[in-house]
Amino acid sequence: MSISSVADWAGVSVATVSRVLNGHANVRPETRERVMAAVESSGYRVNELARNLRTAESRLLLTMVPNVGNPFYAEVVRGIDSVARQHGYFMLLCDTGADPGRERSYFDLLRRRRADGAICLDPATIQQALAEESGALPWVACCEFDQAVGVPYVGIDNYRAAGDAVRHLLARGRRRIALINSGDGYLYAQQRQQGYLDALTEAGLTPDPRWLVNLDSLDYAAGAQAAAALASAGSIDDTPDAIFAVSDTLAIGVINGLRGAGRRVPDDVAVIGFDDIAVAAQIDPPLTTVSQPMQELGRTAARLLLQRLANPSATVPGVLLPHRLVIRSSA
Amino acid sequence: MSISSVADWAGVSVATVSRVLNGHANVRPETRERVMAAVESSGYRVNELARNLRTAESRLLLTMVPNVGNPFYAEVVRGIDSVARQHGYFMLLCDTGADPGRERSYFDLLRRRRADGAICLDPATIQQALAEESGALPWVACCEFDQAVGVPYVGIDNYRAAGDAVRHLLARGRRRIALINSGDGYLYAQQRQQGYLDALTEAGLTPDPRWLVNLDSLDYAAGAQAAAALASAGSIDDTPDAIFAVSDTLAIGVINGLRGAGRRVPDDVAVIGFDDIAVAAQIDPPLTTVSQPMQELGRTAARLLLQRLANPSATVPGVLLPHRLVIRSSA
DNA sequence: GTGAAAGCGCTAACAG
DNA sequence: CTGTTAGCGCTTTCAC
Repeated sequence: MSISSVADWAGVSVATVSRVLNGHANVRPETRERVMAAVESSGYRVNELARNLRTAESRLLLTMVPNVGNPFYAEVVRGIDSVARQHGYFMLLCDTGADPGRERSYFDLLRRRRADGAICLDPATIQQALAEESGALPWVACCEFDQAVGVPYVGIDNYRAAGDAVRHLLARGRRRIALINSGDGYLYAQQRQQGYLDALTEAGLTPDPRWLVNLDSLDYAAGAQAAAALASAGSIDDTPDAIFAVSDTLAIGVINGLRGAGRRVPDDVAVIGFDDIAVAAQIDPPLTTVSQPMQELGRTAARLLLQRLANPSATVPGVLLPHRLVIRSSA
Repeated sequence: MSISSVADWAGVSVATVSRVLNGHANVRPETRERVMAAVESSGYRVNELARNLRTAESRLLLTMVPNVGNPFYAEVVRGIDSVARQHGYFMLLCDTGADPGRERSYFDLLRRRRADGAICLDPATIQQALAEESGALPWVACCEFDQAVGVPYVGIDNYRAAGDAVRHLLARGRRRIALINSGDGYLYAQQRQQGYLDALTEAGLTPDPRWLVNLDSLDYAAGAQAAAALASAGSIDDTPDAIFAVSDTLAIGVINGLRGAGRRVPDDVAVIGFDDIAVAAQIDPPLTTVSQPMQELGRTAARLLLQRLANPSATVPGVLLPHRLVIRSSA
């Protein structure tokens, strides 16, 4: 049941069927109706494999994400999906586990014409490699980005956001502020760390290296463990009186770990997170955090990519979306 | 840069290039090497659009999910992705919002040959409609399924699982057990509700209709609201002393709502959830819940679908995976 | 306003 | 072991 059977059925040529299917002008209303009737009654559907070969586009957007299981990424993905759909594109979702090998093989989908463009949320270290080999392949960076890579991006000002978090803690009278970070590969992690460091020194404080922990993980459990370690490293006033975690998942784990160590939040130690995932408002105590516009981050990334696809030569800007400090009870 | 340029470059025919690209036998090692060299140096990549048209398969699996933002679904999706990848397939992810219209238009991707098969996690009501119009289209149901639909499925025994939850509450001496459910469209919700009802009556209790609430949502906030309403409907011993929520997200909201209403968990009211999402172990008190093998659910669904694709005539079984009561502190 | 025909880039008979 | 060739089903000039 191909386009030619429909053509036969309607007593027209395949060209005409194609025209009405694609809503072209220059088809007599009468003919159009005849074709439509044939389409209806035959239950015909275009074979988009064929159409795509012919038009040389897949109408698929590739999304490469370290872990959809992380609520932050899941929301971003939803944002991408929503605007892709709106524009007649679908989303190929690839969970890379931030693994360079997997990442590269996924990215190859672009070269194989299985996707028209890609959105990458993976570590900047990987993105740099991608950019080198990618030639002019259409892709954009989302959330994690390196301005120097020269690829369109959307994200937030991680440096300032981290500074805002730390300054809030400072304003609340905290002085022994720890940072629980997610590790090196991510530029956002480095930027937040720098924001933390600078905010501290600007306040006349000397960052204590014992209180700067890098985890290489965003898991709840990792946060809990790290917090327990921090708390058990000394007496209550020789250990941090505040912890800034670079993600809400970590922060929630931190609160749990602190509880296990017998520390009260925020009385003994204040905790501030990052992202503002849905569950952050539900826990006890409700989490103070730096909110990112997760869905909008995804939507913008998709828009940038679509823009790039529509006009490959135009220079697409990098865009920074606003973050916002959401003060609840944990800090 | 097509296969024919590579052929020219290597001084062979396109057929030969195709053979080495697809790892066919019957190619002299020497020729093979010559071709490989040409491929390397030209940076050639197959156009899978063309290959797919020719072989009449897209090697894409469509996943239709009500909401990837829900941690439960996100984990299932990861499971699907992992086995799809393992078998050379990629995943088209569609967030349907459980909307029948969107769902149907996504499902049409199968007919348009953009996906080889589909995995549906949407409400059974939608699945029934799908099954009627779907003819012999290859798809499987995952988590949410109706045995009567005659489509391969994977899930758990929701009726028994709910019963197990309620019996646990009963064993802990609770008698005024409320159910917070997610609403009608989902068969799993009905099954869990029936399991709840039957477990109660088997214990000689009469279910109190005031304590059976249907939410039509899995949001944290919805759970919180429902719990607050339940708690404020009367004095402490005229309101539930236990709440069974059909999802951890709801349960976490419930705990929050209860706290807001001045009720202690589990002292005043025990709370039990469903799914065992990662955050369930982190909150205060740690959530007692019915664990589902989320990733394995997704992996199995993908395997069933792949099986169906490999052998369309074989009858693929429905499979029920084990659930497990995870007792923590909330109940 | 409509049709004929040429491909898109690939795979798979079929020959040799 | 390798080459020739016929499509896969569609869109799109180019004629009429």
